[in-house]
Amino acid sequence: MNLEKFRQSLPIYSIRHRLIAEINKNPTLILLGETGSGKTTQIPQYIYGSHSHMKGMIACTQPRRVAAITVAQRVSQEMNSELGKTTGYCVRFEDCTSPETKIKYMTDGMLLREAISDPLLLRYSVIILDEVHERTVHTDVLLGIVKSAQQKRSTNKKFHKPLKVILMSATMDVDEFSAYFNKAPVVYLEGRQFEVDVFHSVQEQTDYIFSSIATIFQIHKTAPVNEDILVFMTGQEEIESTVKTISELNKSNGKLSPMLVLPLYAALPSAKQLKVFEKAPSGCRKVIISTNIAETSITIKGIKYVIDSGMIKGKLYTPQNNLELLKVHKISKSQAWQRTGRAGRESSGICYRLFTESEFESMTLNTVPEILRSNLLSVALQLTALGIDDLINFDFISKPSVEALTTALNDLELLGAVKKFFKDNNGTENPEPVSKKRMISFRYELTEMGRKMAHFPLDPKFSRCILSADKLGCVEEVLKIVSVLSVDSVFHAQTNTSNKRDQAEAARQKFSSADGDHITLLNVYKAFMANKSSSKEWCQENFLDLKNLKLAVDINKQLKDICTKNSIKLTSSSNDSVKIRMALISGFFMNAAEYQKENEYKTMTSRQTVLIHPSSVLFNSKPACVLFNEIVKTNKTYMRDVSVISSNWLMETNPTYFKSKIKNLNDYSLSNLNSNIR
DNA sequence: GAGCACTGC
Repeated sequence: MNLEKFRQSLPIYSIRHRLIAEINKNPTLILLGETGSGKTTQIPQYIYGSHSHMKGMIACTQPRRVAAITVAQRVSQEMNSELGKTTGYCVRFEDCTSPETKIKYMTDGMLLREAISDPLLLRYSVIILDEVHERTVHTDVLLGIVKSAQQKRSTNKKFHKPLKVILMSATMDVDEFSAYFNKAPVVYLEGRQFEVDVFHSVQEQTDYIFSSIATIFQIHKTAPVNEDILVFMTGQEEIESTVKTISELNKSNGKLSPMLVLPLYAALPSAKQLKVFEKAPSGCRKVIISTNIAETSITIKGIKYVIDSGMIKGKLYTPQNNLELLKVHKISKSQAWQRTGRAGRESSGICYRLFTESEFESMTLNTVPEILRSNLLSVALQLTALGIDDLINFDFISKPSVEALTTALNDLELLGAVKKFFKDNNGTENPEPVSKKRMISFRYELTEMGRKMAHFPLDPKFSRCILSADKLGCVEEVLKIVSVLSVDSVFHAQTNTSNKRDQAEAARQKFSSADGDHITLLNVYKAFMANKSSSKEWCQENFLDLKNLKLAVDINKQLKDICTKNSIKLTSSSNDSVKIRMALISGFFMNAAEYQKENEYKTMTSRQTVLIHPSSVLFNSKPACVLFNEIVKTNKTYMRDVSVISSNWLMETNPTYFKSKIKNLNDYSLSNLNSNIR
């Protein structure tokens, strides 16, 4: 079938005239399209065909890079034009557009970046936000920005062309979006999804791993061997052990046909990930045990059965102690349907839910938007940089708690990115509250420092480190450390055998620095750059992750460009590790901890008891004072990415902050604070 | 002596 015929065969094609009429009639339109409706590829083309006289571009945002790229490729084929001309895409590290580009597919994060220099998004006449139901932080923030840009452009018609907004969603619950956009009308688009029979457990399951295994064998014993199974579980460790158990059970049975059991999760090296796309040998059944990566990011053909544990490992945030943690919890109804749909891509399928029908009914309808489960430091800086000075009252589609927003703004103030102004009932502004009664409101203004920080695609804490490195003369080194910290671990996790673990440990020792993990990561980066010619083999020898190191190099290049554009010189302190750690303190001084006793530390800010993570090079040493990147909470509370510092440095970097902290310290900590590194 | 769902700028 040729491309034009294919386009005409899509269900959406027959209603294209009505769609265009609706789009022309309404400033905002919501399209509810099932999978396979063709909305992502067709809608921008229909608009282009009818609005080609308009000067601005049509943007179509996607939550994921691959989606933006592959859809743009497809559409440029359908339009029979070269990619990057009329149709292009723009993602981090890759801008495949030109002055003639009219349809621009991009990641939502990319449009957010553009908004910082162009809050009214004047380049665009139409903005399509796709997959809004996923409710990523980026999409949620964009909804607010796009709504405000649309209002401003419509009230200021003399100067600006109106902005057309289209939201595309895959879930039935679009009332919230419609209400947010002044009761925008909703158009339903028919999809092309095959039917999936759903079976619930009769009794509540206490052990979903056991139930998954039992269900897999129940299918394996009866169903044709060419029908593949996809199982949804929660994490790497659990998936690896389940893969092993199933393979061994099936082999030891002897009577059953062979099974190819494959793990799938994001941290899996890409070569192993690609195996899930290969066909199993004939007479062998393919079983994939996956995290939620197979819910949206990776689509596998030939899945006939889905087994859904009903569980997910996800991020939770508590503003009380400013901590993000990962926890296994129940999925939402919409996630359950998303997983179910993975069995009906090419033909009808079957989904076994390892929970009862009443358990399903008790699930929340939609997943809690990510913005309500996140630390908002980056979001707060970005929105302040966009000129929003009253974040507490910003029109979010889902409003984060005042506590979460206040925590973010306070931290930004501590980092020197914003300044707080109090307003009294006469309307006079004051940097200090004169009296509590008279101060009726406050607002935050971006500082010069904050303006520079907002240019970096980083956590503001990292951006602050770079700006301090500029003063201290160690920009090169800090950029390298920040780049490595921006990617997943560059050290390969070795869970297989203790022998392998020891080898990996020995390899790591080569880069190890007594100053801590930050300098160790700098050593890894430098060594990788020095050995680039044989990088693949070199990484294998040293148990390092090539993919993540390459990504760190790309990030480093991007950060260097941003530095150059902002007249930050790429200075180097060569081996002066003190300067580097001083720069790190300027962004992470809130993450300092003091040694107490028996390997225990107490954080200076929240007085939490924490330990050095066993993966740290400082695991067996007990420095009096350390700086850490993040806290991870598992059975115990650990600090990850730890460096030795002196408490005097903390006082030097931020005296006002630590003066107030010292008041709260007990005598033991005070004596510790005055001592240096042991 | 332990363990990191997933995106993205």
